[in-house]
Amino acid sequence: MFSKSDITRQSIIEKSAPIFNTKGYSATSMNDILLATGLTKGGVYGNFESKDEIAIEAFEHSIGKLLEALRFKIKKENTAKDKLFAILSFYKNYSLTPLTEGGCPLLNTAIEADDNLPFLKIKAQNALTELLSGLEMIIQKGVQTNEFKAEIEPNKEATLIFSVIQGGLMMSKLSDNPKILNSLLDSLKTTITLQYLN
Amino acid sequence: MFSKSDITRQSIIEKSAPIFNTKGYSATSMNDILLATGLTKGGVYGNFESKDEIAIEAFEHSIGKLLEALRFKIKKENTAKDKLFAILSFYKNYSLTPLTEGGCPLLNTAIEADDNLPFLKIKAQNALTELLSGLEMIIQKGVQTNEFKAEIEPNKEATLIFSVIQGGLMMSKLSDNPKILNSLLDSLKTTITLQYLN
DNA sequence: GAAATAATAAACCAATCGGTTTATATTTGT
DNA sequence: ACAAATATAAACCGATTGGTTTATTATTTC
Repeated sequence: MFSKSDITRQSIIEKSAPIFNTKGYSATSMNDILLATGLTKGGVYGNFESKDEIAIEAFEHSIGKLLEALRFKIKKENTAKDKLFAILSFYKNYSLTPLTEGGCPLLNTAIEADDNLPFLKIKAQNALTELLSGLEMIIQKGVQTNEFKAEIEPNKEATLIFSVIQGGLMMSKLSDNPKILNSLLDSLKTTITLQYLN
Repeated sequence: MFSKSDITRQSIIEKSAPIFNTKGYSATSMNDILLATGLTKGGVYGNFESKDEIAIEAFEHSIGKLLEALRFKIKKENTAKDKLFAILSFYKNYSLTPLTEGGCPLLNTAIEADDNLPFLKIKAQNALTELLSGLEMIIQKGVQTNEFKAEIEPNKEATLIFSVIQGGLMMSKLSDNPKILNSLLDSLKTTITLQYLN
């Protein structure tokens, strides 16, 4: 069973995750977290030893939700092409309706943490590795089963697809224009159909 | 001529730009700026009315340097293909040796500002528009002069190229691995050669 | 139902935040 | 050389920062 402290701890994580993802680590104060959770400092510091620990757990929570949702969509498809299309459809309108308020937690955390916050940077590195290797394995399997052309290089294509998604997310969010990302996703679909498929 | 205050003002901008670009707006304190400039608060607040104003000018300075360097490289080339290649070569190893310490100021500012800092967001929006329309015009001209295929859609391709660059920058910086971006730039070169050229 | 454990509120801490003020130097134009 | 304008250092402001402590109240566990 979940103890009371488990529930409190989980509630703090869930309620602070969208704040960290929206305002960033530096701009999020403990007071923001107190307001969101309705707790006082004792309540929070009884369950976490520092703001850093909350930020780490909040990031893992947001990334976990994203990975889970992606895996759920991928699992339902059978061909490599359909799995890739499921990933692209996952990101459709993501700039408008992200899983966690504030956009893509990987992108947000990567940019904020890369120079200054090593304890968050390492978590973002792991998440990127996981996402990229997942993509790569789908493409690799597509090549192995002759669904995709033999010349396709899984690692290269996985990196390319993910860079387009992340760059597109940044541009759509900045411009308040979901069409930028959606149009890029369509372009990727065309590329997969015309250049990957045997 | 430049008055003393012009010089002081410019020095504050130049010395704070890499700090804002590395630590971000929220994590940069006035004290950081005082240390970097060697001035005291009176010296800074005599030339700027707020931290926000310094951040805006610092961003414009960093973006201005980037745009100028890009235009300088583009201007030297004559064909659309060579101009695009010049842009790609500009970004080679950018994750290691950016023009302004901390990486790409557009990417950094876009991610930090999009939800919380409207006064910086609008500056980043303008910079993105300028970069994208510059790219688009090069491709458009390539199509008009029959250097590129007629089916090429300049806006679509400009968006695609830029998303790959920005997404690749994020991944290279996060992974401490310049090869990710460099390999993506090579892929873009191949795409341009094989799919754009007539 | 009593003892042990966990959760809580609220006062408190030193340090730092962005920003102001004042009084003194230093340039500047004439 | 002198007056006006500018630049500067440093003390100071209230508010907020992340974090601690203490005393009280709930909740488990046996």
